[in-house]
Amino acid sequence: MHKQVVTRFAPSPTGHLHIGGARTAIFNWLFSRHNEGKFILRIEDTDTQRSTTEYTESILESLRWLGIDWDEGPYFQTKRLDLYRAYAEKLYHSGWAYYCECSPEEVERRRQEAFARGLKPKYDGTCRDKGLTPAPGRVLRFRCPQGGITVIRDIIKGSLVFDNSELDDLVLIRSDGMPTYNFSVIVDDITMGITHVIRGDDHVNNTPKQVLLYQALGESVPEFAHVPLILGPDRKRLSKRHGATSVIAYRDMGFLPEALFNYLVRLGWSYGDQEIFTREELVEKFTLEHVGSSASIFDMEKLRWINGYYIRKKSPQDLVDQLIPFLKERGYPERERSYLIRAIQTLQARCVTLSEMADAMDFYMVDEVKYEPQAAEKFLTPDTAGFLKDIIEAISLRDGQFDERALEEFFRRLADERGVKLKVIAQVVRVGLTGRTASPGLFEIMDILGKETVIRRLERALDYATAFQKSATSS
RNA sequence: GGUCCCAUCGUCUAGCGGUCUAGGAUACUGGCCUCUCACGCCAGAGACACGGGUUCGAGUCCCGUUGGGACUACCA
Repeated sequence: MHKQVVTRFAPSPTGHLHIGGARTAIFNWLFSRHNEGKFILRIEDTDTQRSTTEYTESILESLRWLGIDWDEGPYFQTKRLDLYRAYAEKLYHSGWAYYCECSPEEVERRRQEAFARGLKPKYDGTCRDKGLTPAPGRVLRFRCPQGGITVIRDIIKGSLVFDNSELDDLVLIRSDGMPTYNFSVIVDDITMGITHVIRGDDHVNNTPKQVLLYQALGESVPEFAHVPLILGPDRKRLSKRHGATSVIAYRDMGFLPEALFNYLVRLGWSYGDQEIFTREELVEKFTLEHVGSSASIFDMEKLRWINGYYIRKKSPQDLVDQLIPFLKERGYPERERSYLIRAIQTLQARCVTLSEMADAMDFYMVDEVKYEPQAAEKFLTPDTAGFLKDIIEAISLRDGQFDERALEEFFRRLADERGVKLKVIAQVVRVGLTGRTASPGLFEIMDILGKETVIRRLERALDYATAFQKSATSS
């Protein structure tokens, strides 16, 4: 019989949700879901200087966007201060902690000095045996065992051995009464019944201190799983200077949540050769055993591929709601939903992000298409003016269906009659209709745009080509 | 500096002593498809960091070297 699995994600609201944080959130969520356990959200806001409610909101929003839900919380550490004090008291009375009156500046000075002499820059124990009592301005320090070793069992890394002499008499309660990270985490993890601590690699060195704290408190130690960090292309810890690092930023760039989710899971975790997973599959298949032990580099190109995959895969009906904000952002006039859906269909295989799709969609949205200079120069010229004229005429005179199939037939016959390849006509018309040399299929575009719009645009293109002719001859 | 971690194609990874002349994905190159661009399909190029062991046999186990990274706060 097993204890119910309880995991947690505990960000501090000092910034937007980071890609790396998102991945550890995902791993925790997946692990608890896989084991039918509980997933708790906790906000570590004891750094009152840097924590803001805006960031808290942003983090929650990012989590929701990714489809990560939590069973409890969000808990806020600043609302649990009594709890930390109670545990601190316990440690103080049992002799595991002592008060220290050294000023931060003094401690820092001695630290620098020790470092300069090539020694371990840890607290030198000045107040360790002074028997100081609580008083304003004093911090509470942990009386760290000076000898022996601490072994931590890590699901990903195996056994890690630390020499206690390497450890510090860390501060538990700051002079302002706030608990420090290493202390608040363990009392939270104890009181919330966390069974598995899944977190970033950057916490391994904190772990022995925390284990010692668990032991001093007489509490049992949870399982640990330290997941390797995500690095930038320069192999340094991913940070702002590598570009966008927040999940909000990726959302705003037009990435789909399922794509980012899929990509992040696969970064550092694998299941044979499989690349694409549904959320359900992930819940079913995710285990910590398949998490790799080396750091991985964030690869935008692969994220883009996965995003493109999901864009192609999704129904245009689903896509349209997500796309609309991007269309608004561009100031396009409003269009019927059904019109947008048809337009999206033609662009799904051609766009990687929603943002790119919104850009590529301009000719569906705005009647006065902008001609790409290169395109206009090559295809809207005196040579093609006559051509355009014929086409406009032919289309105008034409009765009957104005749909993709009929149009293709019509254009093929037209090309045949003129004794040219279809592509010769197609490119001219394409530029006239879209302003570009690359676009969705010509006939599906015409079908969607409709006869009147097509004629209007081609006439404008003809004008342009004619004007081109004039300016070419007059100069 | 100290402590800890890591090391398979550029990148993400499969590999858990023999089935590896190392597989997949992405990116790249070429071809096919084709009204353009994509998508799709086919093909190509591309890796076990190095040195010692252990073993009948090592990408896989051990040690060392080198190279990377994290941590070293009254931040989390």
